[in-house]
Formats: sequence, C-alpha cells, structure tokens
Amino acid sequence: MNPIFHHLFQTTRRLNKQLNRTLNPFQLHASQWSVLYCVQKHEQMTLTDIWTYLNVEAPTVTRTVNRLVELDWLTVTHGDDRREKLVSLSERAIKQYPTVEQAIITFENEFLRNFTENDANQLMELLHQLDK
Amino acid sequence: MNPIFHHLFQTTRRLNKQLNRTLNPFQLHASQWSVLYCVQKHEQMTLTDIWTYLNVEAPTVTRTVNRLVELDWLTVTHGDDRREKLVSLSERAIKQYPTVEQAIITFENEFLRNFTENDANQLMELLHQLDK
DNA sequence: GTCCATTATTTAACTAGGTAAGTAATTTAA
DNA sequence: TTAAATTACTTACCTAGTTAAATAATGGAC
Repeated sequence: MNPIFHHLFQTTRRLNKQLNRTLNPFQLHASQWSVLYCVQKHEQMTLTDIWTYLNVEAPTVTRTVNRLVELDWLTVTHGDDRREKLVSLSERAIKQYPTVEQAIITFENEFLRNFTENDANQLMELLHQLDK
Repeated sequence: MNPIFHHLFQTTRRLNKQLNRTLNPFQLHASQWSVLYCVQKHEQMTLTDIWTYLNVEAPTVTRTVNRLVELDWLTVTHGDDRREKLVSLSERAIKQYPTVEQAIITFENEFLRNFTENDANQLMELLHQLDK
C-alpha cells in the first residue's frame, strides 16, 4: 500500500476520532455534525441536496437524518413533490447550534495549530489535484 | 465544517471506494488488503503487531483477520505465549498475492497520475504536520 | 507458590460507509 | 391519457471504524 494512501487514511481516521470526542458532550458524531452543518447553512435541504453536497450515497443520509430526527436535531416536512423530504434544524437545534459550533471551531484551531494559511492552501491544492 | 476537513474526508472516501472497486474481482476490500499487505511484508505478525502498524483498534483487526481466515487468505497459529495469535498468508494467498499487488499498483499509478514526486513529498509533509 | 496487575484477544453494541434492489411519485412521450 | 422512464427515497445486507467491558494467559511482588 502506497505510503501516501496509508497516511491519508490514518490522518482522516484520527481526525474523525477526535471530532467524535469533541462532539461527545452533545451526544453527536462527526458525520451527524456534517449533516447539521450543511442543513444549517442552507436552512432547508432535501435528502438529495444533502448527499450530493456531502458526496456520500443516499442510504447513508437516509439513516443519519432519521437518527437526527429521533434525537430531535432535525425536523422533516414535505413539499409539493411528495417524494421529497425537506429537512431543517429543529427548534432545539437552532438554540444549541452556536454552542456546538464553538466547540468545533476550538477543536479545528487546535487540530490545525501547526498549519499556516499557506499550508492549508497547499493541502487543498494537492487534494484537488487528486480529484482530476 | 472546515473545508480542509471536508476535502480530506471526501478524498479518502473516494480513494476507499475506488480501491474497493479495484479489489472487487478478487473478492477483497481495501481494509482487508491493508492487512494482507502488512502481513506479507512482515511474513508473520500478531494481532497487536497488525493493529499497531495500521493504527486502528484491536477489535477491528480481530474481525478482519477472522474474515480473511474464512476466505482462505490468512492462516493463524499459536506461539509460546498462548494469548497471541500468529498470522501469516495462506498458501493460496502466497500464490495470488502478486496478481492482486499488480492490480493495486496499476490503480495507484492511475490515482496519482497528476502527482509528481514533489507533490507526493509535499502531501506527506503536510499530513505529517497535522500529526504533531 | 499465590495474588494482582498487565497483556492479548474477544464480544457486544453503536455509527458510518458501500452496493443492489425495491417502492412510490413524478415526468415524458406516444 | 396512459404506459414507460426517471427520480426520491428506503430496505436489506455487507465491511469497517469506534468504545466499553469481558476472558484468558502471562509476569511480578511478596
């Protein structure tokens, strides 16, 4: 296995693990947060909007959204097209969002403490290069 | 969510997915391959050796090794310390290893086709920076 | 030698990713 | 206007990561 791949996998595993620990006080996981994040940003999204944005498969999002509805972070309504589910933050989520967001920002700064603006740009550029 | 994290997650998800597709003809998955790879490299490893090397938790390796034994890619024996499991490639795995390895190498070259030696070093360096 | 701490592995239960195949609503086209 | 194709989402089933707690073998202190 190419050492680059090995390192990529290891870094993202560690990132995910530490994100989970950060979110633990809120009973949230990293992937759940990424859904909350984009729903908050767009105010309202369909499931297709979400899985397209996050670049994961539809069934993954179905499951995560259902869980977040159970946990009262999300609410779901229907629009004119009755196939679609319209997802938005619950009342409770709207109240708690800033607190969670602050914990995430603090964590991100810690995780990137050895990263300059330039390092960040370089990394983005290199990852982009792999996408082509 | 910081765009760097978003991109890191997306890139590794895509890498994993494409690795799985590459390995599909051999009825193998990416994580299973990473175990075969390090066992082949070290000839014989304990479970602890494996999860330390791969930097994952012990139960993950227990499960993957069991599956690979079922699929006749690995064989397990016991040493003097009867708590330990000594893992090595099966006869079948030794025969088929070069074929799988070649498929992986071809895939890696394709995945990294836009990457120069210098890009690779830069990426390694940046990931290393995040580990500190 | 016996008791206790440590080490190696496992089990159980959860989240999260994937594919393949299914259902129901909508759209297209003849 | 109805039949076929497409779209949105779900269900079922697999791999793979995690934590917490259990079991069994080993090693050390006395």
